[in-house]
Amino acid sequence: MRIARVIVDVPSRETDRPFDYLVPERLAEWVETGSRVAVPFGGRTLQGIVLGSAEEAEVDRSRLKPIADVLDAVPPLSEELVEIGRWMSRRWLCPLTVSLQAMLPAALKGKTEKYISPAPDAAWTVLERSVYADFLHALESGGPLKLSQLLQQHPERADAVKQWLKQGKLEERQKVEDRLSVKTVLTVFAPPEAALRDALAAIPARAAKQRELLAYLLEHPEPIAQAALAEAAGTTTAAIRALADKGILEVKAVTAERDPYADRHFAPSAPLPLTPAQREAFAPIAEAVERRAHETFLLHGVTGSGKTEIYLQAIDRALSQGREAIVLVPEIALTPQMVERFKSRFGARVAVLHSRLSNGERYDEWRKIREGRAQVAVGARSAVFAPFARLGLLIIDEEHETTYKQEESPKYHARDVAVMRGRLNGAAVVLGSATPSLETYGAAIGASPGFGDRDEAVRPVYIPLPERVADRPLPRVSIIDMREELRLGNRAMFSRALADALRTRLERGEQTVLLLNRRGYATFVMCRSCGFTATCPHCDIALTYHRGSQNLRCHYCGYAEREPDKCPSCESPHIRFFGTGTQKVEEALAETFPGIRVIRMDVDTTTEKGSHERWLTEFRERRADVLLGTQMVAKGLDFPYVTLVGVLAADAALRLPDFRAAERTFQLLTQVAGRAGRHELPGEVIVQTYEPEHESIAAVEHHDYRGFTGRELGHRQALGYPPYGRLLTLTLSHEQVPLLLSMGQTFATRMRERAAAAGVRGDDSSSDRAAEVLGPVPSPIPRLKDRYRFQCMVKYRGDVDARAWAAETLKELAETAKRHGVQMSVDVDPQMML
DNA sequence: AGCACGCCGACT
DNA sequence: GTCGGCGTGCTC
Repeated sequence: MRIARVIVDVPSRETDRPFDYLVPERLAEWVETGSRVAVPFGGRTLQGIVLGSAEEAEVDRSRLKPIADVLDAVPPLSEELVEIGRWMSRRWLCPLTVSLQAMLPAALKGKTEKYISPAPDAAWTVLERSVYADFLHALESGGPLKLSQLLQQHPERADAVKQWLKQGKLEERQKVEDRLSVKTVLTVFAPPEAALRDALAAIPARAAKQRELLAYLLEHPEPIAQAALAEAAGTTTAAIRALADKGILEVKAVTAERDPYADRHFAPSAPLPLTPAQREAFAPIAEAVERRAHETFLLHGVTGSGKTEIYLQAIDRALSQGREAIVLVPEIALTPQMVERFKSRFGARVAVLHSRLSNGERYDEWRKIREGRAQVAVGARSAVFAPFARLGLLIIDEEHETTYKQEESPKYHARDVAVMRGRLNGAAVVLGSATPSLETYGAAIGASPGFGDRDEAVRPVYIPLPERVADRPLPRVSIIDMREELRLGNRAMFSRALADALRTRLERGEQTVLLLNRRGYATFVMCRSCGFTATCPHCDIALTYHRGSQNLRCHYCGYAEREPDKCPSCESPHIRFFGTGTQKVEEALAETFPGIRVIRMDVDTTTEKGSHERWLTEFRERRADVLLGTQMVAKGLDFPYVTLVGVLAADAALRLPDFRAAERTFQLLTQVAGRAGRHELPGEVIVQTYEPEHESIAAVEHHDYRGFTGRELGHRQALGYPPYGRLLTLTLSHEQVPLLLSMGQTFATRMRERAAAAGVRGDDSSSDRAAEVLGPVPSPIPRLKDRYRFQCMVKYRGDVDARAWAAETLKELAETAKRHGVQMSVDVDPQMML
């Protein structure tokens, strides 16, 4: 490679194009497509990704600079992944470096570090010599110093350093470094056996511990972690130190391979015999894997129908062909229980990627995949980028989950990425769910356009799996009208039906899962005298009350203030905490059922690493009667003694200003209902609501996915919403409103002009409009971190290329936006309207 | 995104 | 007269 085309890591529109670099001879054999390199760029050294090579540069050759360094022994991105990155940046309108970076583990996001060292010919003055003696000494003897460290330790020397750099007395060198905290373990290395015996003979008898150590090492001569050795030999690290000081043992810091599952044992499991229904569902998937054909399936299996076993056996097929598999699971479903199923079946061939891992741990798992030591990747959204070379199968479990759409740039959807990778690799893609998204289901049954990219619409093969395994019935669902309860004088949180059912479970020693649909019901503070509510001074959203710390916090920016004892507005003492938080439910439970053992799972109780896991284990071991929580108790859990599921406020999310509110409510209720009666004991579900007639709630009673979906698809079609139409939103933010309004209006006008030029009606008066531009209007979060936010929404038919119009319009607005510091962000196919 | 280059106010 | 404010322009 003579000239490399490099994308530098500057996430802006102006730099979103390749820059050409010379490849120095010494690096020639290391620079490939997908290599991570350090390159000089406008006075600093930055990380870049090599896109490919060129014979001739696009600019005058004399302007080219050489690549400074190659950062990895093996390119971290394959050509396939580079291709995926390019496609993503087109698909979701983001800078290429952003999509490329999203595919790498965080540890490989290079950071530029500056180092200073004295210039060889620096002439220090006598004054400098005396005042900065220690500093100059350190510089001259210790080699280059990290500038950021120096400034942190001696901020008062910043000026002097700056001056010396200018005068040329100091030289600066920039290096791109990985964000890796290399974990090391003190490891003991024993000498050869003969030396060990000599040493043992020389140790005085009173040093009993040291003798024990040496005796142990004679039996086990291989290197061992210091702490492990101390424990195994029944001594302390002091004895080891003593031997090391005598020069008998060697103790060195060794970089540790972090295996978060190292101390866990997984009982091996064999494939289970499939039921006839499972076999029928499995056959077309297995056949596609064997043919090495890219095909997409929608596996629509009710809760408890045994989808996971089908996944496992499909993976087995791929592995037996020497190919690899990716399994995506929503983050909250990535429980030890789930991981265990994969580890038991495939053992060390499984790499697990989830957000609770440290950067280093995640990097280790990633390397297992890249280096071919693992063949199965199980993980959340970003695991779709697992760097396999022979991908044969991609599985997305709970494909309807919103967590597959990333809310930050790149705002990609893992489902679409999976299909694209399947296409490039000739791999099968399985989308599994008990409640498929309308996009996927509509496309699969041919009721709506295919999902995905405009010219690459995907129509999955529909595979229904309508029965639970072992003829277990779906749980009986009762809808309770809370208005009726109120009319009958029950003002409690629990309806009589739910209270009775709970009491029965307590008597029988069975377990209950209680779901509090907290969205829309967050605890907020309101003055009962004047109606004042506490809001964040930076974000204009209601503050939530946290009992533990007794303060009010903003969920968006983290702002916190003390709990008020009187109303800040009218000084009334009648200021109260409203809403039904999980804490309040917990209290009500304790009051109604004295002695009840409740596990509460919400953001407050599960932030600590491993706490999630601990609570679930406790519940599994039946050390609690009730598992109470938000969304996170609805997904993927499987406990044999759970026979009752209660939903406290089924309609809480229905009033959210999102056209998917009904779909989400139906999915959530169906999912949580599916937690009951999965084993021998039959299950029961009680859903409390103020809107029992709402179709998303009524349909749950009869597990009527088809009925609900059919009606909902009708509504969507009538309004031109997905999956019939498409959406794109532009969000603008700035400290001042007028600028936002005018820029938003410019965007809307330009978009309408483009629509008109393309020969489609762009105004919103036409009944058969192909593209409609709404706004600018204040965003659902009108202010965030002291910046006002306005948005424009574009609703367009799938056959027009509104994305391209948006890209062009944005380019036109880029300069104005930059000049005034307006931030612009586009969301293609937004999932959350909030 | 930064860093450099370039034109106007308060200090040695 | 110089140091330095941050406006805009470029980075292979």
